[in-house]
Amino acid sequence: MKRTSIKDIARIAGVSVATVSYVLNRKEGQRISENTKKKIFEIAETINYTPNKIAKSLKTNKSKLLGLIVADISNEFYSHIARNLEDKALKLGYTLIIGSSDENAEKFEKLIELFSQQQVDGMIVAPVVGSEHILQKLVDKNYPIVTIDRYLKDVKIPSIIVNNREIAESTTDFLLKKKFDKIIYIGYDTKLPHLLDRQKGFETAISESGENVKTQSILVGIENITEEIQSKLKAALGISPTNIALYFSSNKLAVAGLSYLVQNNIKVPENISVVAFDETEAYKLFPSKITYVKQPLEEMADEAVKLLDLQIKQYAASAKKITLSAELIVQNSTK
Amino acid sequence: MKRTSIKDIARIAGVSVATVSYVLNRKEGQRISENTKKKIFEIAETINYTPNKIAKSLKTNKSKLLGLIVADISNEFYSHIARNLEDKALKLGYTLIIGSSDENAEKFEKLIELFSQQQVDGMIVAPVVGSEHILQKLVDKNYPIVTIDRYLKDVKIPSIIVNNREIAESTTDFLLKKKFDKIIYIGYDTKLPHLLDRQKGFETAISESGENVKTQSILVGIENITEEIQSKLKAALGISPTNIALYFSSNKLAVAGLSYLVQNNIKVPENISVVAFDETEAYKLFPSKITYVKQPLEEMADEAVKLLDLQIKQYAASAKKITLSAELIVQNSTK
DNA sequence: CTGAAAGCGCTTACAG
DNA sequence: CTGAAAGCGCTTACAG
Repeated sequence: MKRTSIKDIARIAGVSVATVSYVLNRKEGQRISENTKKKIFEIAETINYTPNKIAKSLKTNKSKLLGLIVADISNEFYSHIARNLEDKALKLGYTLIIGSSDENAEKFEKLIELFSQQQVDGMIVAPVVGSEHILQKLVDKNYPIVTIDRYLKDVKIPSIIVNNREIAESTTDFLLKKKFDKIIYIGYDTKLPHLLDRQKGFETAISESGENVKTQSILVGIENITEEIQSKLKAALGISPTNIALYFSSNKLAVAGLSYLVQNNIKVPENISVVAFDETEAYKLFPSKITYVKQPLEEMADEAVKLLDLQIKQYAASAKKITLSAELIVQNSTK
Repeated sequence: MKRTSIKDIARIAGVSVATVSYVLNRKEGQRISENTKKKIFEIAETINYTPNKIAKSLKTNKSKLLGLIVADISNEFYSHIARNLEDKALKLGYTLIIGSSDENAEKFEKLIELFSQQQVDGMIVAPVVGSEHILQKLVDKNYPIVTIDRYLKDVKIPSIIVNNREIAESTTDFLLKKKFDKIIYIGYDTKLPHLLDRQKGFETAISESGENVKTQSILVGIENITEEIQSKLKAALGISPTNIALYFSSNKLAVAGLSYLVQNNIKVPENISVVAFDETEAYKLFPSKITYVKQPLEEMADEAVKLLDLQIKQYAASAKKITLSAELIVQNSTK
């Protein structure tokens, strides 16, 4: 499987490799006769020439590779992010290499190292708890990097996020108006700032409302979401809940919780009302249409790649935080 | 952001780059004094040396990159495949670069070209209709390649698939035993062999059973699955269907169809029974537990990477087809 | 035990 | 209009 090279073309055409390179890359600086141009293109075609980007990368110091690190590519949220990023990256001539961190700082660091060894031109990452140190090192080296969906408190990295706190607040306000006896927030027991923002938004809205509504927070780890949610919901809801609202702060949590409701025949919105962060295909199989917070994934991907591309071209990190607006899509899972 | 190189280490240590290379790569062939070894490792550490795999690739002709082409990475089935492949590839020292073809032969070809320019050591692909030609070219060049989930009729490529036809047959037999008035197969209007196998399995089981059961096939395009399924199901089922079984031949089809049932309050399994190919998180939100065909994704990924790795190391394609067994998980969506 | 040197496949400033 | 040459950061057979 010997691949053909520029040298082969040069030899056959009887010109230098420099000439071949100029022609194939359509460099305008130097004029080359139409004749040799044509000859070179023809030869390239017939000997089935494929340019070796590795060699080009070595010379130009640009790999046209972008690293993407998400928590788990099999998670619907991230696979959709990845898909949007892929499309956008391709348009700018980049190819994506992808890794999953599993919320594990060591694995995250391994991936960062691997990707930088592969000489990716830049990285788009969803940082995990404990990744501050390694990311700070990249920032110090001026490595083009952008965080997406998440951000870190103490590291200045350009970030693409949504207005988590505000949308959580307004979603909670939306619930407050409906005068539930109790509103339960279901979130993660985590230190990830963007998730804490959602929680703070909830709490702020409650306390600022002056309403005397009962509230509860159910926080779960990332290990056994389904089991943990089911048992905690069971304890919180009892046999026949009424006039209660559930606020799930991610689609994974929502699927676990809604699954509990379905299994226990708790009617939405008759017995209980539900809002959730993020979409999922799964909502389609739920008896009522779920009211949810829609994140602008395509726009996020657009901004992320654009911002990264800018950094790559100018080697100038900006620590700019781009906050996009999520939107509450009101359907009929709330009374 | 000038990165440090082996040359820097050599200069500081006062040795040759050859020595540095030997030490860093732990080559046993030549013995190097413990002293210089230690010195080299220390210097590498302090100047924050990251090996440039691009340079290594150019020299060794191995990129340690694997290309993965799926129909759509945001499709749950493929994102799970990708995740399993990622884990397995990482263990063997490979990194995955991923692309989505959208069932489009041109896009598929573009990705193949892109990936081969990036010098991937091999590719794992879910071939689309019309990709025979381009894949044949790769095979002719002895390019290490493996298809997963799918295969092509006229191209000899090592493939990892499941026993689509057999499992479809036995699933249909399972339905036949239950004496439905009518069994409806919902599949794709496609030329993809692995999907046709599922359909053939269904048809074979029906005709060989000798049962006088009514059957129907609903075949949809990939454009507007949801709308198409909903309207065709409506026509097929009427107002109050009874004693009918639905056989969905993919999870996407199942979600679309089950969504219709939920919306129209058609009870499963009371009014209608359901079996489906593939799993999805979405089943968790359906009122009954769906009986489905489980594909051994992890095993598929394992075999795919193993087979590809073998080809890469031996440059010997085998055209071997590995067929793994899918399994019918019987739950309570059938009467 | 260690180094000089060639070379992987490109790009590009320079010279003519 | 075109070519000779250096060099990107590595690896590795060879020589000593």
